[in-house]
Amino acid sequence: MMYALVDCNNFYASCERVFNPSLENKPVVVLSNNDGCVIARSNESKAIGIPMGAPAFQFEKLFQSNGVHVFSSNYALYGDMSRRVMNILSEFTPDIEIYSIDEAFLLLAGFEEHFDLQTYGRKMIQAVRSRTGIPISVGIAPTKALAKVANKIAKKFSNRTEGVYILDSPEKIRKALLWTKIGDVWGIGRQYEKRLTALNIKNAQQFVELHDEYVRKEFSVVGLRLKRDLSGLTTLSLEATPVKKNIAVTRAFEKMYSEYDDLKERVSTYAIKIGEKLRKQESNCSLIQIFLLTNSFRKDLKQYRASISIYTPYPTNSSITLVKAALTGLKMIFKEGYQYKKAGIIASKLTPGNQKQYQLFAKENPKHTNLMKVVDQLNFRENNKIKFGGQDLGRTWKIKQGKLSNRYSTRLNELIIIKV
DNA sequence: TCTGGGGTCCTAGGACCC
DNA sequence: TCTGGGGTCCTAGGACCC
Repeated sequence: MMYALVDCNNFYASCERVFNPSLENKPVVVLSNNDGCVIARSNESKAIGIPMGAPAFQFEKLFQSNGVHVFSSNYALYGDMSRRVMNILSEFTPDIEIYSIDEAFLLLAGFEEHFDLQTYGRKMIQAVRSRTGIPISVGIAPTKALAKVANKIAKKFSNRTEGVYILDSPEKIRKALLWTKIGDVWGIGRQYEKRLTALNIKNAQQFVELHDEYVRKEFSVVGLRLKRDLSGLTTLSLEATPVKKNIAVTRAFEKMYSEYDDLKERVSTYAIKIGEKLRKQESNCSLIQIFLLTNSFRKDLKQYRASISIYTPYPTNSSITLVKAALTGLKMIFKEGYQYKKAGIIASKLTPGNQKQYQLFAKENPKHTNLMKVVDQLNFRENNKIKFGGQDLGRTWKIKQGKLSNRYSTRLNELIIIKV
């Protein structure tokens, strides 16, 4: 039994390159919302020394002096490219877990008896490359955690591995674990790394040699499961892509706001977006949490943060009902005299959307369901032109996105132009 | 001037019940 | 004066992931 972890190389940066081949071999970075931080880098950008999460304004000069191509994030494009990549990978096994926008685990049960896995991995790379233009790396091993390790090696030594690396013997596994720094292990974050380093545990092999009881006590069952999987005992299995249990829209503003009306406009917009996401997943929520933050980087300003949970009167995915609930919450936590920088809404207690719970005393206006359907359809076709009462009608895209690429793959009018 | 967003799981501790 | 004990549910907070 073998698992493959397939991971798209520098995914967002690669997506930008697909539609702009002149960027091949050139440094590319993709920025977060409001063009704030670097969230994706091509290999060339990594080589220049641009760290993950680098605040764009601090690296402006470095970008210029190195001719770095800078893009605002274009999630419509990345989401669609991801779907295409995953569809192709699904042709290679019936058992696939889409782990994130750019990663998937493939269960290759018994494949090793019939195929040369090295060749099989190469075929995946070729198929994805030729049909989407995205480069991927493939790690294959007896467990998921080891497939992660194998993937890292495949990528790190791509000139030798050609993008595929297989851990298929105890010696290779041992060597790989010795090579893997403790902080690079899947599931070991900054805090755990610090604690393990203090114990002189520096690589994955040393971690695997710890006693189960100790790992359980210090790193909870999560750490123990990881340890066992990493030592080759199948512990983490393939999971079906589950419906989301929480849905959030949280975003920094492009500037600071202190007026209630400005926040009201933002929070309404976020609530509408939450409604869209809920309807897309066919869920209703019963609880929303609204939070409000000042700018924590501005040590010179008064700080305030607050959050509040509000139950909706009934499970709902109507943007209208959600806006009402969100504004109720906002009113309760808003305080005069602060400069706000960020707000967010998290919807939870989700239930399947098509089975509304019967409510004796409070029922949603049944017209909402159809109205929302129409709004969603029009907004997809007409690029989010439908606005609600609370939203700033003049504002279609106030978020800072100076360097946005086209939605090449989902909008006809933004198709790439090929010169002949 | 400018510093991301969206998720999951686990645990401890309080509330509440019998 | 002495003031049980166990189970469950919920939430907040902390860890992790990409």
